[in-house]
Amino acid sequence: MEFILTISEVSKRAGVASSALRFYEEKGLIVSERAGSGHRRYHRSVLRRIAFIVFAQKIGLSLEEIAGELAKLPENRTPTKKDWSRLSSRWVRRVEERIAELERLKDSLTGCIGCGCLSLQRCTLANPGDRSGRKGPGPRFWL
Amino acid sequence: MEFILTISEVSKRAGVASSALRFYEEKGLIVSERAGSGHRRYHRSVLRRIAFIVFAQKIGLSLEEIAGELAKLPENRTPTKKDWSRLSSRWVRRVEERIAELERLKDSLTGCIGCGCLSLQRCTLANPGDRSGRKGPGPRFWL
DNA sequence: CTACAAGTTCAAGTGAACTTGAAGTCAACA
DNA sequence: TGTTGACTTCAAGTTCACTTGAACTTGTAG
Repeated sequence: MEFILTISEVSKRAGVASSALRFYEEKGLIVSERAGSGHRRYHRSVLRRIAFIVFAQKIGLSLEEIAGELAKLPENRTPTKKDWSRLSSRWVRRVEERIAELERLKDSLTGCIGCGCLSLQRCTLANPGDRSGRKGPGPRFWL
Repeated sequence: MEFILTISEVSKRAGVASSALRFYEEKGLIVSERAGSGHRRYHRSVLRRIAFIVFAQKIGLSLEEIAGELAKLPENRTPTKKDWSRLSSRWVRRVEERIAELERLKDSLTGCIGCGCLSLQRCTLANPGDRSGRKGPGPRFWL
């Protein structure tokens, strides 16, 4: 395999900052080799990998989850179209679930709130247990 | 108006931690009066307000946006059912947009990636300009 | 009167996903 | 020779939405 792309080339083509690329590498999402100078050199396949990372983020996956998904790809060979399809079909299900949740929220916006019943202890949609019993910081919304 | 609820009562009924309530107040999302002791006392209407905040978060709005929306409610009187409905109908549109975006992402997962064309410079779905030209930290995903 | 729970403020910590800045290396060009 | 420009590492900063902890005061029960 030839590792020929510099970090700035990958950055431009993928539309992702160099700092983000180093960060992804640190997190084990992508790999690089080093030129004699110590500079990073990337294989072309990294572009598709990054495309998938960006995509998965839009869908709402965390980098940790994405790392887990990418780890399922074969290590000893460049992934085929079929490998990528397998991944993407798993993600389609997640998107569908997310859409379904939004539909439910939408319905309760028009129905539940519109009719005036919106009170947290009665409306299961607004408070389905997950919010009350959550720990740690931040919202991590619609898990 | 009678401000009679203590912070722990509101916390229990709304399913939101006391610390979060103080935080919301600091951000101007809710209001309270003080008892002689210096303790917070809330009006009952705060419960509906919090319900809306929780809801809006699930939909994906930031607290800043929510503050902006809530500011549109009348100040000198307790909001009516109609006031809340007006807000919620605006949010329905946002949910619909978000759903539409997810549908697009889903389609490109099955189509674009499945067919093998996923390359960031060609596929407008994966890189519609917003990602390339972004500043500051974090993803703020699916704006 | 003494516990103890529940409230207060204010500063600092958390996690995710990066970015920014400092300080240094290396190759190429005038 | 010097000076850009692209690269390196490492530490620290940023945003959001809170939480946690320290130190202190108040209200209630026995």
